[in-house]
Amino acid sequence: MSYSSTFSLVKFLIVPLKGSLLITIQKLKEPLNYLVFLSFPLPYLFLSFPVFIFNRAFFPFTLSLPFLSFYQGMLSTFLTKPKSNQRLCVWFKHQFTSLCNGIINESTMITRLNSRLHCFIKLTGSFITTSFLLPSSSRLCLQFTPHSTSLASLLHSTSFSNIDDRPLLSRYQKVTSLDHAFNLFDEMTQRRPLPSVVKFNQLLNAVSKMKHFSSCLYLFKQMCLIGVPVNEYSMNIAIKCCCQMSRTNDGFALLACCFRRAVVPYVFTFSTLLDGLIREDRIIEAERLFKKLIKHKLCEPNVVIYSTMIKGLCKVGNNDIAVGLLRLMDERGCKPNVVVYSTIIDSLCKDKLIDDAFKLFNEMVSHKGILPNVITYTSLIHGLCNLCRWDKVSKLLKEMEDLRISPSLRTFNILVDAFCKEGRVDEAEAVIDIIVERGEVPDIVTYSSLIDGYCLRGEMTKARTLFDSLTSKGLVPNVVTYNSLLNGYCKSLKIEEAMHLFHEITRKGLKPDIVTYSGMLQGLFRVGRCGAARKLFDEMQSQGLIPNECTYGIILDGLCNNHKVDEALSLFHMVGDSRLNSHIVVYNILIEGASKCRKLDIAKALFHDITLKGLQPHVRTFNIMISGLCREGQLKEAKGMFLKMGESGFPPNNVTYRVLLLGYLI
DNA sequence: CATGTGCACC
Repeated sequence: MSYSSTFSLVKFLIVPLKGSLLITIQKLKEPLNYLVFLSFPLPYLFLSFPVFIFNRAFFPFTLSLPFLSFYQGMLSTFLTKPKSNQRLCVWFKHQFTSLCNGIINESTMITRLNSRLHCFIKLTGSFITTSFLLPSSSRLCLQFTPHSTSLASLLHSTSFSNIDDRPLLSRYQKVTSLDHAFNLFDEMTQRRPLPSVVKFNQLLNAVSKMKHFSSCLYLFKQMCLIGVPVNEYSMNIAIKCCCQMSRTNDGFALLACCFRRAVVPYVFTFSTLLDGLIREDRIIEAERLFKKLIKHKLCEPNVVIYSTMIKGLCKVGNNDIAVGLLRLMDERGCKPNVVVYSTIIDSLCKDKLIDDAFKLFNEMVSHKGILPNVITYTSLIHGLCNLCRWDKVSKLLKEMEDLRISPSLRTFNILVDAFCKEGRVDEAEAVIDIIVERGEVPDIVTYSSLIDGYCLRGEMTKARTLFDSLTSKGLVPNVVTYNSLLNGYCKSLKIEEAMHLFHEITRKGLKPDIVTYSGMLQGLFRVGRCGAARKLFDEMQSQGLIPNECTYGIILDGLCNNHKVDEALSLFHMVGDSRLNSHIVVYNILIEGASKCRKLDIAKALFHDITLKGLQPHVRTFNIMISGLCREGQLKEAKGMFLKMGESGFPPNNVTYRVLLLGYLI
């Protein structure tokens, strides 16, 4: 029987068994040897599903390993958790010894355990209810099956020695390369007795800090295989690796693995998983998990859980709810700290709500007495830079100096970038000098911004020279660096150079991203090479890149400017009601394109569509319309549009007046 | 031995 059909059999069995907590089914014939089942009595709160299916086919061992490891896990829980029931522990040990010595058989063991297990399952089982686990997790459950277990390693796990660990401790800290880590791991696994799990965890952590996530998971799996009694720390590192690889589902699968090994997940585990969901923009699930944690008291939410959830809310633009949660955590006796405040402050700054950000900042400092750190200040400075409020920026920098908070390279990079975007390259260079004076080393981000700055001013020679000098500085250009230079070439219509650079990206082992393609497309359209643009667009999609709003805008704009308004319009109609068409910029482009081609009726129809779609015309939309009407000599209508602006709450700006004036003059 | 906050390209 295949795994999937086993699974459907299990599904079939769920219904009649709903309501029981743990059921071991022994009556089933081969190939289902054991079926351990968790289902929950509250159908509307929990999904019921089998947690583990132990099919002998997956366990090429004569012993009934799944149960053995299950016992082992429980035993280690009883042994290591001081609060666990001592009598239960003694009883369990007794039963287990009887089993090992052949005094009782497994069925008897299971029967005897059954009643006792309930309390244990209650203890560890409820978290499984988060309903994320199966079926995608089943793959990993099996992959990570912790066979552990010869009896020897079980005995070993209870009699650890730390004597030999000391030399290892000093060595793990020096782990600098993956090779090094693997060698050390091999050496550790040769030792008898095995080094303690702590040493293994330290190694795991070193590997995960080097961002070698899959290697880290591999080592974790090896640990399970050779019988290292992995604990909640090991699990957490492994789960974090999954999450960092955007494989949070696999992280949840490891949670199932936790249960298997009687490792009780706790607040660290949950915050890691919550963060994983948020990383993947799975905010609804993140909220669901967060609520469950609190509702079912799966863990006592600490400041990290709250701040993670707040980050998630901010990420999807729910600043208000984020602030609400900030208030709530405070009410519930969990004191917000600088991280929580900084998270929200940063989000407000990104949304250009700088006044709200400062309000919160003042609340934090004055009312709560929480000291801001370099990150808080960097967020504020970034927000101010985006609004070109330079006076306030220097005020904050002064404030930092007074508080002896030293700006970091990131802080400087923001300043460099802001100056470059303003075309103030000299000042950006001055900031770089300061970085160097302070003994820090500008990184690829710093120089990418500077290249961008040169490009913006059309100083392509300078940009190129800087780009070429990066290697001698020991820096490797990344896609962003390439994008800056490529954009520069495109903007100055040096399309051959841009194309050359574009091909170089792949040659250097990098992958052009959506920005690269968008920039390149824009360049091709600007020099009128619509056919080449079309080809590139197809290539982009074959690379699995999905056009975003910006790409879409570039294409529409490109088509319109190349007198292909009809093509632009048919693309627009093809896209239909998608999110891409729900932005006013799209209408601005098309209306402008249509009216420039003297298709004013189409422009008028599009303008009419805007309100029908529930969108709001922008000042620019009005200006484009007025300009189009004037061009056709429909001055009366243009004037009507002008009057309409005031009514709709979009007061005319200087462009409006210029356009209207021009219309009347010509 | 573990978890949460800030930067770069259209």
